[in-house]
Amino acid sequence: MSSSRDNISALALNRLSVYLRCLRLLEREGVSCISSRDLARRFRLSAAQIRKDLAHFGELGIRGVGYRVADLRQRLESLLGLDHEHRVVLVGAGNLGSALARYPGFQGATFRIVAVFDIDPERVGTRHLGLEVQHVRELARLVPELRAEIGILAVPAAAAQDTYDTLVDVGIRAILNFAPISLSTVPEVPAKTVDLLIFMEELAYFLR
Amino acid sequence: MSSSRDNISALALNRLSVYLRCLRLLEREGVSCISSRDLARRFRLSAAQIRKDLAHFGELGIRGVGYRVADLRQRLESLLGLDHEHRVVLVGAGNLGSALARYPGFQGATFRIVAVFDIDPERVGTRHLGLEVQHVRELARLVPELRAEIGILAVPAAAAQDTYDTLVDVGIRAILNFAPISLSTVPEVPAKTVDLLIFMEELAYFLR
DNA sequence: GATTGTGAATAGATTCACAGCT
DNA sequence: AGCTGTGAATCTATTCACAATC
Repeated sequence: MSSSRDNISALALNRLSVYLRCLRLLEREGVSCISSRDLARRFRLSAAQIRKDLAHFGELGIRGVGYRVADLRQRLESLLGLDHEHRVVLVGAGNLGSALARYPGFQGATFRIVAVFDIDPERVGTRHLGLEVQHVRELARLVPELRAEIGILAVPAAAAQDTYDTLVDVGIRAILNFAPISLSTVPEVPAKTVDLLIFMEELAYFLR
Repeated sequence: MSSSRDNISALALNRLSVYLRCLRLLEREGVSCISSRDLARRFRLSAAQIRKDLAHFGELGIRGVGYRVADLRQRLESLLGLDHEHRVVLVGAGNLGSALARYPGFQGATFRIVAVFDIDPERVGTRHLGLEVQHVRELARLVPELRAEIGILAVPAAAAQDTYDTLVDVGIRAILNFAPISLSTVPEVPAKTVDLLIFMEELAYFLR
């Protein structure tokens, strides 16, 4: 038993996201209660790990019975901060940026892209899903106005650090970075770097 | 000291990719030799970890001196299987798929998208970077013909498992999956699932 | 003298196994 | 009886610290 303020590893946190997906699926299927054993079997997870991960946030299950699917789903959403909308700004309206704008995950209720920015005058003013691309100089005005919390960096590697710094200055509180560069960050504004080529290179290793 | 056949963790493997990038950058800057300490300082890495990771593949450095940048870069490329072209097929020509086709990392010499497939007749025949979208039923003919080794899944979650199974049947040897689902895989064809929403959810946790 | 490569020490994550509830 | 929650045991990863080498 421990409070939700505890340090939790990124690994465990990501598993909670996975559990949440499983629960949503079960809920749609009409399953109202499930044991860690059945959950593990169904989704190829580890029963002991499910229990440990969940127990970290208190007693979320019922001994002798299992976990109430709807309750646990709701509880996880709340613990993960997914029970309300997060407003996202996307910086970089190139190929990757414009694909991310259309990514189905950003059409849901949880993450909503509220503005798209680019530095290239050719792109400023074009539209992506009803959003007109703004010049990055508008960040300082629009981020507070739109109450955006999360930034997505889809800019070239050379521009990523400067853009991170700008986003910190204008009040963004967390950043997802697609540029293949390790950012120098301040602790109050964590950045998660996702480098697609590294995933490809991991696969290539298994082909030798 | 150990052979390149050893088990290496995905974590360590991903770090080798990072080191490789650092080395390429240093090489462009004209640095010919660097110590683990300087490499760590420059790119915010751990010197001991760099040494341990590299030592796993033999004695790649020179005691008292450091690592020869060009040599090590070349050695890592070879160890990771990045010293020759890998032919990639992309399945799913929707938003994410078409963005991936244009991703700068796939314009380089290492990974080359040689065909794009979709099941939707409306998309078949359209063009993405000089490649005409093929119907998925052509996979069985084209994968061997094009000698493709790697598949990228950019299909809806509901179609991902079937598509994985098809790719295995037609001879693909490793798969990068963007569908938010954990695939049931055979050991000969590893799949790496990349779920962008999980990254967003990780960030959301830090905003509570 | 400097730096690698590496065994030993530490830290972190996962699994086991069972006490404690329902 | 059945299943969770959890301390102990195991496994994995990282860091330390120094002998070996250049």
